[in-house]
Amino acid sequence: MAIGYACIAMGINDGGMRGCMLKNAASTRLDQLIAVNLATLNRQLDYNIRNGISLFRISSDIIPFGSHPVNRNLWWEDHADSLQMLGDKIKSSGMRVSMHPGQYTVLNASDPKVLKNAVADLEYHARFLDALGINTQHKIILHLGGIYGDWQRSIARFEENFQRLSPGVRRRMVIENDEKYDIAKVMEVARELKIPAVFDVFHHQCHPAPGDRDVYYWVEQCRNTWQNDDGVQKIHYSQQEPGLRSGAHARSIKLQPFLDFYYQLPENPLDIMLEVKDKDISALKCILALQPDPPRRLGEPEKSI
DNA sequence: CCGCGTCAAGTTCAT
DNA sequence: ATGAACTTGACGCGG
Repeated sequence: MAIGYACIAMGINDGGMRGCMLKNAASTRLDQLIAVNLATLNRQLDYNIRNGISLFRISSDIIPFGSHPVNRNLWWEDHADSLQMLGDKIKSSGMRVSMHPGQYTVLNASDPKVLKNAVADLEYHARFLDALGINTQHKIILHLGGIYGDWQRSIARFEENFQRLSPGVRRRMVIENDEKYDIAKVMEVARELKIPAVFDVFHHQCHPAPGDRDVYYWVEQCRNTWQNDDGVQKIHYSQQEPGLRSGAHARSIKLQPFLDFYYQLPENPLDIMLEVKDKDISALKCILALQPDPPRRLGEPEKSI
């Protein structure tokens, strides 16, 4: 069982990725940014290891314009040594990482240009994880995409487009429920494509599937989509931020509701990715709260938290 | 150095 | 058809 966070380490200085504007994305500039970002990833991994965090999402921004034609750098060759070192660190520490393309990566697009971009972006993500030399338990998580006025046809298009992806991408692909496609629909696609489904508890609470099944039912259902090569089942967890629109991720995890949820989960192993603003702070809060004997002393932070 | 306008990408909804 | 929201910070230009 692991609890983790996404992309930015609040507990260290310069804990996130750097980028630049398109007009400044010359080859040398990109190469410098990539070097800086790989060094940042290294510091993030060290920080996670020091603090007992073994689940982490790597930012898609780690390679600026990673799937854009402006970036013609052979970064996976230019930085092969660094990438291998980072992958070795992930493996030797037992950390599990993932990547999560954003709202602009739409695999069920009807516009061929948009689809082409989505495929290129997924190939970029797979190339990065491959360059680390880590196995297919380290996943790429994606939403199903748009509705386009007809969700059934749009799901069919997702399935068709998925089959055209390279085997390397397909082996890492995981799909997740969101405000457009509920967990029941995502589960159907997952079974059809024989890929895992990440159950996003918070999205489900905002946009439940028809019927009155509780979240534990859906955790169990999704569990069956995770095969040996996929690793331990993973779910996403968040809470509503008070005062903001429904669906707005919490600034920080409230411990008691999290514990109430956690202790009603089945006994099976489960990885829980937290999606909150304060990132590793909440991850540490939850991790420490679940330890039977809270430590007297933590790993040395770069910055007090 | 500071402040503020702008930033690759796509879908959806309002006007 | 055009534009804003989504979500949020960071980039980088101009003063």
